[in-house]
Amino acid sequence: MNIAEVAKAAGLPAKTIRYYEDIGLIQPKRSENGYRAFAESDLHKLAFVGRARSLGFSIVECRALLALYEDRARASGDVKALAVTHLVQIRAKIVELRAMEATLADLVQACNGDHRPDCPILRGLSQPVSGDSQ
Amino acid sequence: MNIAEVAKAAGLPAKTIRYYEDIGLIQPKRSENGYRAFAESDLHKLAFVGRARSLGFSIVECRALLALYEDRARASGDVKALAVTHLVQIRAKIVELRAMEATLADLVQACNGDHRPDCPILRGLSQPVSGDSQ
DNA sequence: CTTGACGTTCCTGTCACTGGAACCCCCATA
DNA sequence: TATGGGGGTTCCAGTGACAGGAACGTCAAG
Repeated sequence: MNIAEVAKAAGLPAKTIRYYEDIGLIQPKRSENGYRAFAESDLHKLAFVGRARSLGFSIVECRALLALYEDRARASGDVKALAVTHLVQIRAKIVELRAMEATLADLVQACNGDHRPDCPILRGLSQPVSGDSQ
Repeated sequence: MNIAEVAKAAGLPAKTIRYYEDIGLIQPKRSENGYRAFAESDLHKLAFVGRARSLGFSIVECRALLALYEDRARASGDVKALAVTHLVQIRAKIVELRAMEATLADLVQACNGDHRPDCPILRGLSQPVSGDSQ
């Protein structure tokens, strides 16, 4: 398989696949003409990584997941530990974003949004955050 | 004021403040010895930007907010439009993260996390996502 | 033989900083 | 007067995960 076919099958841009080879996530063979010649196993790995990325795993984590995936003697506990760590990070990010959302929604709601200069949003940004005393 | 004092007051690292000068967010004067000499107005701007950044606004957005902040003839509608756009992005990000969280939580829950190699998490990552048919 | 779609490498840019090296300035103390 | 330490300065490189684009090679069809 050439790169375009694999890209379509794995749902990844060709650029990304070349990048993944660059950093050693996959090692496709080469045809005589110099083109990358992907095996089924390469495609599977790419799709695997694509799905892991879409769940927010970093490249480093994907590398570890891939190693576990290929290791038939792995312990599922190791996989779970990785996933739980990531899940905790996702949840922390959600909490952070929800705090931002709440504050910003308050400010937006207080602002008339008309042609006049008076603006609670700018006032809010120009004053110390409430609860900043600690 | 020297940079350390401003950094403390604004709650930003000195490195960040130098960077903000680099990209033109602030233009502090210089003392004869070459040190940055911050005015109160510089401090206010830095604190303003710091708070906007903590609400997730990008530097580009902060620059626009700062311009509106300094423009006494601004329309609050312009500020609100910026804030609403950003709020929409935050909410979209939250939705995305919640989807990740749900999928990942399912996988984690299905995994025993023991010493054996059988692992629903890896199985989930190695199979097409359900609902991928469209 | 040409054309156009594919493939290749390599370099640069993104975003918002952070770390570090190499150097300068100021004040206090021995 | 030397020196030591804690400021300050500039500039360069690295981060993460690619994306854009230039310049060039390859292949199949007409």
